[in-house]
Amino acid sequence: MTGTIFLTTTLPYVNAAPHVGFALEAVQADVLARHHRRRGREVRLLTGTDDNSLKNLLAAEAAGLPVQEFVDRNAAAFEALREPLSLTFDDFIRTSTDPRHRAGVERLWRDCAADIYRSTYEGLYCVGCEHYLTDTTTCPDHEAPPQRVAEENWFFRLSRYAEPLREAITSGRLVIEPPARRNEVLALIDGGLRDFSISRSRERARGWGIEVPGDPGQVVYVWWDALGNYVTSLGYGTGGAAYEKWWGSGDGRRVHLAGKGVLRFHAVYWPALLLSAGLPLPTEILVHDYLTVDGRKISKSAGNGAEPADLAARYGTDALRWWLLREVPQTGDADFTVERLVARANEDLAGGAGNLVSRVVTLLGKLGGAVPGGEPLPVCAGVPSAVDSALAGFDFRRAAAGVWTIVEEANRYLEQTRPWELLRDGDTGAAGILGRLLATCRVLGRELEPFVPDLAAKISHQCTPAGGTLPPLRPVYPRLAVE
RNA sequence: GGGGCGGUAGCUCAGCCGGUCAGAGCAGAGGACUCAUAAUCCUUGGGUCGUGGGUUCGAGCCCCACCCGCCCUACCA
Repeated sequence: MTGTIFLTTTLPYVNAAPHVGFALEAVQADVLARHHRRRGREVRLLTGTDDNSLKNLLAAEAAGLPVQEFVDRNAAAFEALREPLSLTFDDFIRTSTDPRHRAGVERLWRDCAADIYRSTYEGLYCVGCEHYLTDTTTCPDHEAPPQRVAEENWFFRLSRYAEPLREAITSGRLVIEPPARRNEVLALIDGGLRDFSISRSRERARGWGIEVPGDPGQVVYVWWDALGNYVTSLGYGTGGAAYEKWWGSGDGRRVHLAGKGVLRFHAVYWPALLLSAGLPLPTEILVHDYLTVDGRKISKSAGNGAEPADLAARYGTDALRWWLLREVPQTGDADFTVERLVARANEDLAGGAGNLVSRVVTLLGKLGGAVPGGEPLPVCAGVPSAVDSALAGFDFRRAAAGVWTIVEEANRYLEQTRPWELLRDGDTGAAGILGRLLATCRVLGRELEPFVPDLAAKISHQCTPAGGTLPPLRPVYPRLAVE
C-alpha cells in the first residue's frame, strides 16, 4: 500500500482573526490525518500562515501597528486553533519568520530560472485582490479604485505548461476532487494559459515580502511565496531529510486541501512551478466550497465571521467539528448558524451517542457482577470500509453518516431486545445483549475518533472496564443550549 | 462578457451511466416504551424536482433559452 501521506491546508493570510471558513478546511484536513494514522499510514499534516500578503500590511496600517507585530499576533491566533479545534497538525509554517521558508522560496525561484524572464507590465491593480484588473471603474470585490501601475516585473512562462498539466490531470497522476472541479481546471487550461507576473516592485510591495533572488528591487509575488510552503516546510532549499521523504522521492501521497476560490493557484500555477523546477506534483487536490454565516458571506475584513475559538469555547470542540463534518455538503456552500450547530449536537451527540452510552452503562450497572463480554453488532463490520470509501472521495458527510449507523442500529437493537425487561424478570439473557452493546459502543468510540476526538475518548473511557468494573457513569455528552 | 457549480417536501440535503427516482434526516401529526440526557423506537411525506421549450416509448437525471445564488475569469476567441 501507499506509504506516506503529506496533507496540507492552504495558508490563510492573517489580516484578521480566523473564521469558521478556515476551521472547515483545518478540520477536514485533521480528519483525514487522524483517519490515515489510524489505518497505520505515516502522516504529516501541515498548516500555517501566509504573512507576506500585502493585505496584511494594509490591515496592519489600519490597525496602527507595525506589520510584523500585527502578523505575529494574528498568526498566533491561527496556530492557537490547535487546542479549541483538537487539531493534530505536525507542522506549522509562517512565511515571514520561518527560517525554512525564505531559503526554500529562493531555491524554487532559481530552479525555475529557465522559465523566468523580465518584462514590463502595465495595468490597473487592485490591492485587495492582489492582482490586475482590466476594468477601469472599481474593483467589484473591494469597491476601491484600482491603482494604475506600470513596472518591470519578472514573469513565469506558464504558457509552456498547458499540455503537461492537461496530461497530468487526465492521466490521473494529479487527482482533483470533486470531479466538477477537475473539469473546471481542464476548461481553464483549454481557455489558454498566459504567462503571469511573479514579482512586484519593492515600492509597491512596500518592502514587505521576500526579495527576488538577485534583484533587490523586486519582491516575490505572494502566491509564489505562499504556494512554496508546501515544499519549503519540508526543508526544500534548506536541506534535511523530510523533503525527500514526503515529497521529493515521488512516493506516497501529497494532498492539498483548498477552497474553491484558490483552485487556479493550486491546480494550475503550483503544478506548473513544480514541473518547471523538475519536482514531483501533488497527487491530489481536494477542493471544498464555502461557508456562509447567517446567510451572509464571510468576510474577514468585515469581521462578521463566527470565530472558531469562541464557538469551541461556548459549545465545545466536538459540536463544532461535528457540524462542520456532518452538515456541510461536499458541493455547494453551507450556511452556518449557532442554532444549527446546537441542534445537530443535541440531536446526534447528546440524544444519539451520549444517550446510548448512558442507557447501556446504566443497564450494565443493574446487571451486577462482572462486565460481560460480547461481539459488536454486525453493523460495525461494514463501517471501516464505508468510512474509507467516503473519505477517499473527500465526502466527510457520508463518512460521518457511515459511523452513525452504529448509533442507530444500537439504539434499535436496544429497543428490540428490551434488556430492562429481562433484568426485571431475572432473565439471564440480558448479560449477552448488554455485552454486545458495550462492545458496540467501544467500536463507536474508536470509529468516532477522527471526527469528534474528545467525545470518542469519553465514550471509550466510559465503556472500557477498569479493574473489573466500568467507570461510574458520567454523561459523555450533555445537551447544549443556544447562548 | 466568458467558463463552472448550485436551485428537489416548511428546513438541511440524497438522487451513479434517463425507465419503483419522487427520497432521507429534522420539524409537524399519531402511537409504543421507560434502561436513558423530555432521550429512544415505530407509523405518517399528493412536493409544478427554478422557469419555458425540445429530444425520447419514457427525463430532476439529455439538449436549448431564460431567471436566481455563488466561484473563477475577462474585453471582444
